[in-house]
Amino acid sequence: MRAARAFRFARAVHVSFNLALDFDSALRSAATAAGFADAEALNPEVRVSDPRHGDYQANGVLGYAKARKLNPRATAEKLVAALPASVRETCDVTIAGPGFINFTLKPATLFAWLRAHPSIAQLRVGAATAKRDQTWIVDYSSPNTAKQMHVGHLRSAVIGEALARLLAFSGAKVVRDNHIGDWGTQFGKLIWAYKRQLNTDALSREPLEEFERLYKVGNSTAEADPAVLDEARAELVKLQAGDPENLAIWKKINDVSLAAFQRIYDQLDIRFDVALGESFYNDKTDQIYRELSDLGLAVESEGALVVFHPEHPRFKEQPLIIRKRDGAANYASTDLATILYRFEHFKATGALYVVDKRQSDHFDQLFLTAQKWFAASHRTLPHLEHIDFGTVLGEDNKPLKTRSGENIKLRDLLTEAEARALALVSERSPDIPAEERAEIARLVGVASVQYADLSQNRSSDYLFAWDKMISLEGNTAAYLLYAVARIHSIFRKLGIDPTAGELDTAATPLETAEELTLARKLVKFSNALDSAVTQLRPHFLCLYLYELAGDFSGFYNADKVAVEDPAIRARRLLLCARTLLLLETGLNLLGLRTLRRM
RNA sequence: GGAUCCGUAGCUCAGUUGGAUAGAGCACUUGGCUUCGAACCAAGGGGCCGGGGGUUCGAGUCCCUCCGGAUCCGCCA
Repeated sequence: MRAARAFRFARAVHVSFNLALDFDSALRSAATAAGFADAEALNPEVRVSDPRHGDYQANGVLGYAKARKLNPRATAEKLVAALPASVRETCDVTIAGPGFINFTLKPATLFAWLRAHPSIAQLRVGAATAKRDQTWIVDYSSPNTAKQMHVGHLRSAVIGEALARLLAFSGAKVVRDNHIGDWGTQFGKLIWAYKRQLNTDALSREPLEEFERLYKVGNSTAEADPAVLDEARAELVKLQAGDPENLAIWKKINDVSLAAFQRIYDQLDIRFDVALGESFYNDKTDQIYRELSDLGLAVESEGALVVFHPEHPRFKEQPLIIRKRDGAANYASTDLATILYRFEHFKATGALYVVDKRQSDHFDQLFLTAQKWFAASHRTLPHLEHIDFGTVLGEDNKPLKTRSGENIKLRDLLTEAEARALALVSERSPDIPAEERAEIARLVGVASVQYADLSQNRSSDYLFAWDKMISLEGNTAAYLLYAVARIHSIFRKLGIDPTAGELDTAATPLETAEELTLARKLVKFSNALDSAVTQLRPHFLCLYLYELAGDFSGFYNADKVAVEDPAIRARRLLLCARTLLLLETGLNLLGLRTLRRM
């Protein structure tokens, strides 16, 4: 009887995807209802709270009262007294300390949230308001052709992919752009060597290694022989003038490179919408020189065309070089052309440049220049942001290299991750058939690499340690994937489909401490997503998923799911199903694949 | 020389426009599998948040200064 009443109540309560937003608007309207003089100035500052204090807390009253020389505690009391009745139905509200307002969700509210979000479709509806009607370009990976991707390329690819997925889930139209370096000065020497020294066997076997070898041949030969250097320069001039033969070689090098890159992207589950490299903007730089010169932004200096920023402490003397002394374009030229193209062609709200933080000077100069350029030409500048990230370091605290000092190839790194994962799977799950073990290892190996990268604040340098990465413990991919596999296992044993909507019909309200702790964590998915998206830092979502998996493990250990009592069993299955949904959704948003058995 | 970022437990790291007693993991100690996957869980010790000064109801967070580290600074990207 009690259970039935609670069930009806839960159904009647309206719950939003993001409960913090409900409390925010409730407090704002309470400020008006309470007759605050400048009620609209109150920013409630609702955030997820330490569980000791409740589920959410509002800190904004403190600042509001301080600015007006009011007693913060009394202000909070007035505000709480004026809260809409609906808030009282969903949670307990208390005032603590100098004027913190604490919200503790009632079990029925938790239950209602779980019922209201049975599938990814409902999560998407809730999440997709944040970036609705916006178009974002995510510029990431961006390797140079004719070279292999090395460990330095990992972070851009992994972080960029996660951000692209997070923005898309938040309702934005996302254009994933691989801004490949396909137009460098290296092509002169490369083409020179390609015409003379190409090993076709090697080309078909290991094309990138062959290109790298050819470049080295071209480079060393040109260094030794000035005549060769002139020939190589001539090859570059011919290419840039559109010589059919050189253009064909250039195209072949790029096509083969992209196909090789794609094998890495497949492993990482990355798919670009466009790959508009530097060559694409080759014919679009003259307009840049012209416009910036006409506007007086660009001036000649030491033979080059450059932009100074006189008001800036550093860029008044450190120019942005947009055309080299020899008349050729560089990456500043193409980057400016790229901004214009993204503005005109994609009508972009903004563009995110997922690039090493060592290039922050370049982007500061670039964005400052674009800002003045767009303002002077009466255009609206999209939001441009450099998504910087730190260097991958080895255990010696220096940039990660092989023992012989070479860059570690990304392909080798992923292969090694897979091998280590296979050793682990074979040790822990010897009963799984070898073929499936290999499949699991492929997934776990790559996921571990991705997750290790994403789980740390991207701006910090990142210490690469195999043992930490492939480890099963702590904040690692394997720990999260294990939780996913274990939940699948429960449903498999019981012969129930976790996505079936009828799980909760017999459920009674949550009771045990572990059930409630888990449910309280589940409803905060939206807040973790929000942190990750607004700050463009995936590690907030990683941390949440890790804590969620931890709360699930605690629940799993304390409360048996497959019990006789149908009501208890139903509500625990509901918790399992939602934990599974959020873990899988969250991991997929980070770019990871999940599995059912490991 | 100029500039940017960083310094939190033995190690690796979180700490969201300044908020409540600074949090995790690893390592260490102890306990838990005849019961849904122990690749798990529970409990414990461990901190002048680099030093000093300032701003205020409140500072790991903001300002100043010193010490230590990383990175960038004209035609590579």
